[in-house]
Amino acid sequence: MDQAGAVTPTRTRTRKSTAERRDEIVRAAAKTFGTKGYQKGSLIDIAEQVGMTHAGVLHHFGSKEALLIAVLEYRDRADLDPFAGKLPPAGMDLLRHLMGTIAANCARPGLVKTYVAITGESVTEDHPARSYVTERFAALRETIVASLREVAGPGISDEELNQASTSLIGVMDGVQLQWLLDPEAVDLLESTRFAVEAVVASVMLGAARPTPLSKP
Amino acid sequence: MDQAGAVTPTRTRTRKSTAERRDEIVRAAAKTFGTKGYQKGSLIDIAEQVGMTHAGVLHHFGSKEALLIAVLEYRDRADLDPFAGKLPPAGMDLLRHLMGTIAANCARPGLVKTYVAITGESVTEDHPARSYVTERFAALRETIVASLREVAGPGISDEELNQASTSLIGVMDGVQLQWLLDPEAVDLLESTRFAVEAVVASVMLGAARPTPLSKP
DNA sequence: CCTACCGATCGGTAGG
DNA sequence: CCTACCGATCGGTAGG
Repeated sequence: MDQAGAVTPTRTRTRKSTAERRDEIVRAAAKTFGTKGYQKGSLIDIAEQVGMTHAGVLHHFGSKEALLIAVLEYRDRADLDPFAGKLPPAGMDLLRHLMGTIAANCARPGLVKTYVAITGESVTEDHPARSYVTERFAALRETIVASLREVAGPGISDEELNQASTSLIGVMDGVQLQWLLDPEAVDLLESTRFAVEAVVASVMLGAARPTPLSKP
Repeated sequence: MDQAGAVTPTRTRTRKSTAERRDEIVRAAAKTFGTKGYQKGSLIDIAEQVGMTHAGVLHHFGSKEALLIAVLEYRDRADLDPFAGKLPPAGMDLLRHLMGTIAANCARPGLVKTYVAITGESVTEDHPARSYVTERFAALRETIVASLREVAGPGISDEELNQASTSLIGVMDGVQLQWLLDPEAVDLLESTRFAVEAVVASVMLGAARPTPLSKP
């Protein structure tokens, strides 16, 4: 028997469903992988955040690698993803949407960190996220090419649109990196906007983009 | 005594100096850190490449962290660095120089991988390369701002030049990342050039850059 | 979902 | 520059 005055804890004994548990774990994993990276982020660290042992985490996901994949899929559902499940906006709306995503990202460095850390690590040998990240980049490039086509001036080739698309994604990622390292020195939104607008303007002008740096 | 016909190996018994040994180790470390990342790249892996044990490597560098710093400093001396010790070119020459670096990088994915892997990892907590990478970005931004000032049109603010500079560095890094993951789908040189030329053109046009995406 | 444990890897040190 | 070793960490499994 308990002490006389001791009341049963107010904890509303809500049995958490497996789905809820998995969700908690994925969020904790996203945080840990973003903070320490995938290699260094341990299951023990993740488990502690949700109040269980690392064996408990493995019960839910089978392996650390499977948990990483779950984090990536979660990210695609979450709003860090520029398209968050919806159909990608076309034409100029797409570019506006991308800038909206960047604007939102300013307020959630944690999510950005998860994305940047995993993406950066994915270039290493046999990294479990490698094909995932590679395919996501390829899909993103295609989507943006299609949208640029709609706003492009005459005479710009598919090849050039693909280059423009690659460069747009590159700016977004590269500026995020600098911003994470030094948020006070880097204006994430405006720096990204500068290049995005310049590139889009160049695409709209059409084929003969200004060539301040002529080829050798 | 050796076998009759056996000649003393032609190996010219050149005693390697400590400096030479350190150099070999640094190169091996750059390769390993680029291929596996810093966390996963082990001293044992590095030691094997130069024919010694990991204790031998530690004899030369004291710690894994010190070896990483040596790799970063080596990178600054090597030609992956856009400025490679020389005084940075001013004005339009700088931009040309940056494109030249990118062009050279097309032929040395190994070095680029080392750079991208370490840079990407550096956003994680307490990463030994973090302050190094952060300071390098800050210095690079300053240099590019100064060069842009020389070619800038009238009425463009320092703030905007800093944004342009940030975005230029961002494109270079972001496109390198996509290229490493999928070299066949990404034209490193031309994709980078697309944005660099667009941004430089925008800077030259001066303050009122084209605003296809008006602010809300 | 836990306890208990295994096998493996790793960075670093001692001591030569 | 090596041998030998330590302490620590980690992912995963067994068995409940």
